[in-house]
Amino acid sequence: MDSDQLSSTFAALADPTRRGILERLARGQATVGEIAEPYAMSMAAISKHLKVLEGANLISRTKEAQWRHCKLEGAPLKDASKWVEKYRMFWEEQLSQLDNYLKKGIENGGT
Amino acid sequence: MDSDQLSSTFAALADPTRRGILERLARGQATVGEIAEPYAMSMAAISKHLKVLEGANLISRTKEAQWRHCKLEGAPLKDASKWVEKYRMFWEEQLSQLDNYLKKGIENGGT
DNA sequence: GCTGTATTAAACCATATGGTTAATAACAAA
DNA sequence: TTTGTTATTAACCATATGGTTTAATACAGC
Repeated sequence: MDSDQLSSTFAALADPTRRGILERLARGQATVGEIAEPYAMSMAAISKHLKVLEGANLISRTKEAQWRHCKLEGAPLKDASKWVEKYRMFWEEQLSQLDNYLKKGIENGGT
Repeated sequence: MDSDQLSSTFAALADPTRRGILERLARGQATVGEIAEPYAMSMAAISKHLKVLEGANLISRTKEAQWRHCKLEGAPLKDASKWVEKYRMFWEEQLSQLDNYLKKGIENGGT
């Protein structure tokens, strides 16, 4: 159960450590050591998190000597955003009759 | 590992069955039986998915006789959307020098 | 070729997840 | 009060997840 890109994107985002890593990478590339620095957990654990992020295509890694430079790849977030935005009206305000009518527009998109 | 609202929101969204349930509920309230109908899995399995969605505050349930009416609650999606939107520039286009400068604005938000 | 540094892989553990079937609960209707 | 319907709970199973510690790998520098 997961397999599809959207599922693995959301699964990757469901962990605060991984979201923290993405926020770090939003400020620029970093090595695994730099990424691990703020966390009270082993490098191995961070390495696993990076594997999950890479598996979800949220980061890419390039080798340089013994360092791996990690880079944020935003592409999968585009579909995640699109999925969530379909529900905007459900948090924007109390749903009026009109809203309920417009809501019908959601009957398209895949799972 | 999870505990916080954002994590449980993303975790709930990481399953295609649960996303499908939310899409069904976007078209209006439904009973558990109605929700289960399109799926080739037991009611018990659907019931568990609903529990996860309810735990993430993405749905609410009201009793009426032997039926439970499920209703979409969009609120948690607001924060999910806000989180993802911080990364918009990372999927919108090739990052220019200016983008890289503006990116600094991301240094705020929590994990 | 050693030594130190950076990172990943392997083996292990506890708990969570996603499903099953069978039992239980709550209620309507007869 | 029995019967049928709707939904949840319990017990179980296989696999995934998130962490650990201990190798193993890859490379720079001496």
